[in-house]
Amino acid sequence: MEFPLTIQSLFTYFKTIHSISPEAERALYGISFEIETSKNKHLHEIGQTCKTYYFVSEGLARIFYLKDGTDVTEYFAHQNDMIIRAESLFTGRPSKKAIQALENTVFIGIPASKLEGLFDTYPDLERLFRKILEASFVAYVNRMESLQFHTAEERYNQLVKDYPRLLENVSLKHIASYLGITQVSLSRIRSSNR
Amino acid sequence: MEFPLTIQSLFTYFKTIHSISPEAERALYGISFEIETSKNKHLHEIGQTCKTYYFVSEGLARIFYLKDGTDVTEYFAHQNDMIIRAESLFTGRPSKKAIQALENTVFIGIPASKLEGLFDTYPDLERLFRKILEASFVAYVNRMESLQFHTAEERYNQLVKDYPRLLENVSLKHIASYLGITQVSLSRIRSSNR
DNA sequence: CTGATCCTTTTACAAATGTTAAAAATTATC
DNA sequence: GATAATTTTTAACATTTGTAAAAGGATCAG
Repeated sequence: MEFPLTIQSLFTYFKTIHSISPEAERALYGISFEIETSKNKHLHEIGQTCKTYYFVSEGLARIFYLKDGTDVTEYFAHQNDMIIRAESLFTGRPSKKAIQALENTVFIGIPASKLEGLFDTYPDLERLFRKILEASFVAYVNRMESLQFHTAEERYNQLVKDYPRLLENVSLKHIASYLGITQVSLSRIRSSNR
Repeated sequence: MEFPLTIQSLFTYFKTIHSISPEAERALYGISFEIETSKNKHLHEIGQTCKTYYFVSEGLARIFYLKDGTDVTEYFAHQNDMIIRAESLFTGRPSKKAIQALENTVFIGIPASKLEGLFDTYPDLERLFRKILEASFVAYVNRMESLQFHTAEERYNQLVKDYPRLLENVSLKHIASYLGITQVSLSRIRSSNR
């Protein structure tokens, strides 16, 4: 079956996690939608309740919120990454966080209620999403370990190594808050690295 | 159906997350086992590959590992909490972490391979475990937020507020490393709190 | 009870990070 | 292209946290 390229490439990625039947794939395609968000625009605003799983098909995005009025980046999503505000999607409460595109970005959205409806018919799909969640869980555990036990400098160097593209597209302000430090501190780390 | 009390109370907790059919419950009971670990003893050692979901039915436990030779606590598990070394269970790689009882503790173990076998017959069960994972995911996201954006003092006060029992049963050394700070630093925070 | 061990606090000093403000560099807008 | 707005760097100083070492407490085995 022929899907649009953006969705096709995400589904190809899904297959590396858990392969699903063609019927399940078609059903998933039936509820998936593409949404393009241009650089710096918000896909979702603070205060909305998150009811959709999003994945980045092309581009780069972040989750951020306002902590005492200052913009704080919680998460960067690269190609194929799931980007959800879990504390809202999984609890039904409004989210304090927003999703913003950092480049022109194509998101694939999958409405949670429709997806859960498909789970009854296609257990394969539920398994796929359980495994996606497992993988995200591992990523969060590792990130927490890094926040807990590595210095800011180590975290910065690791980030640059893992995602060199980030530096070219994201302001240092956002990178600093993602690392849990101030811009000034990040600037010092960068200059001592030279 | 009558299960042993420890398993019964865990299953009662499961029902608050997602209720499953009596058949599924019986099947789950069939693969669950109880294991008691006395204070300070290890349920699992470093280096083993984690193949079992554990839950704390009674007592208190932690996940820890050795970072450059020093004991570092990653996680505390209270009653009904899932305690898994996700980076091993979900990837099949050996874990660098160990599980230790901090009081005499009753764990309920559920072998992952048997559980996944049941998922095919009882989609309900897969849903339950997906939702358990969702809840843990939310907990980790919140904990990360706290590590990223709160001071050590705020984190300590929050921990004491959430789990007053922890102080009575756990050495400050473990609490300090859980908070991502040194014992000395924790001691300072405590004395300034007086 | 006693010595040994481990845990906790304290002290003194070092290193890292935060705060505020200003300057420099970059980017956006008209 | 000029100006305004934003981002990044630098500086000076304050605060927090880390390190190492010592002392005081608590706990445990014999």
